[in-house]
Amino acid sequence: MQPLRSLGQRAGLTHARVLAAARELLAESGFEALTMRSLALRLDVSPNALYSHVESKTALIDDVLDDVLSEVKTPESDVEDASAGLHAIMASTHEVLLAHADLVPLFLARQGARGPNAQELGEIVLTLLALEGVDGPRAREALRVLIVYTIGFTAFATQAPLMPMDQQQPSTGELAMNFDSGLRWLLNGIAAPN
Amino acid sequence: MQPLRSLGQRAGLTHARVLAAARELLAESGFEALTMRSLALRLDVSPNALYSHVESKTALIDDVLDDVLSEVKTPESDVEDASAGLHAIMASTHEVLLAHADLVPLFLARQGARGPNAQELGEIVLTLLALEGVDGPRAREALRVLIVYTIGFTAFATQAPLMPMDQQQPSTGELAMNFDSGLRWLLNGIAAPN
DNA sequence: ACCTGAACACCGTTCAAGT
DNA sequence: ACCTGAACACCGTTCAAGT
Repeated sequence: MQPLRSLGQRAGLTHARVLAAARELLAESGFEALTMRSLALRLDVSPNALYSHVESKTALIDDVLDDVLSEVKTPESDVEDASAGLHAIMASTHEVLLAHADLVPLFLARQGARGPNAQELGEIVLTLLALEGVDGPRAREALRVLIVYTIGFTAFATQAPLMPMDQQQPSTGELAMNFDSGLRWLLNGIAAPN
Repeated sequence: MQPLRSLGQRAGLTHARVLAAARELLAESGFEALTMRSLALRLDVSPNALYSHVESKTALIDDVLDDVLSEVKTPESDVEDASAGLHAIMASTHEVLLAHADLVPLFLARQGARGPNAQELGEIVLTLLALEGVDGPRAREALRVLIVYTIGFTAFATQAPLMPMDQQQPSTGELAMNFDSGLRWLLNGIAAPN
């Protein structure tokens, strides 16, 4: 049921409406169903009308990716335990990505998001690392490893069998524990003196 | 320079020739240039002729992915230091993937390869883990983490800026050291008693 | 069995024209 | 400024026909 439009009224497209429609389409039908044409159909405009509000499909996808990161829960700034804070923020990122599994291949194809939300999350992680005494190039190393691990794990956890020798697919709960194991290994390594 | 064909002679396509041509095209022009039509042009046949030797483009890509894994150097089976062996096999995988950067997005999109070479590599890693006293579900956890980390890191290391706060792109050497750092953290965690 | 020409059912994007 | 119809330059894949 499309919202009705009175005669002569403009479609009233905005960047925000296009973005919202894209996220709905992704959530309902996956990222293969997200075409400029299907998006236009849903918004009741012709395909090329989208280009008044979006530079390209790639730019739209970048906006969608950054948008979803706004859902990540960040720890309070007066956190007492930096290590627990790091665990929490990465675990929340993992949860958000899992909840939007269809987006994960796009994160990978685009090598993560690079919009304002991604930037803010990165800075929070760097702050927590500094509280642990990790800074400079070593902090950037740690951040890179944490991002790679979190996005990568989500990608492999969602969809499809992931290892050839997986006779039976691990359950969602098992995968969540698996994610936590690796994350702890990494955080221990990062916090270790050398 | 296409190999000349005498009049009346058949193209003589085989699965192997299609696969080789696909890898050449990938190496020369990247994976966006790999279309069934460009592949057909290179092989001097019509596009639909490929379907006599390949089930679909996806199946072809799966074959390419597994094929490249044959280049990974595996440690001798009489390895004395299991931990060093694990480091070596993952580092070699990393190198092979880096050398075929164009394939990495495909590995991610397909969640790793699942052909015979991928299977063999997985089993070697499990054997090395067993030598370290890690087996059962914990070994499968470890394997999953190692695969995710290695493919994920390569994906983020190749191409594009990867973090918003990267003022200047890290050099290839820095990224290689970064990969090693994270890998050591993981291997330490995996080997730790608990 | 293997290849061809032609076509089907799509894509993202651009362009000229309307309001 | 924003939208439309039409078109451009592609895709992967299928089908009927030839050898």
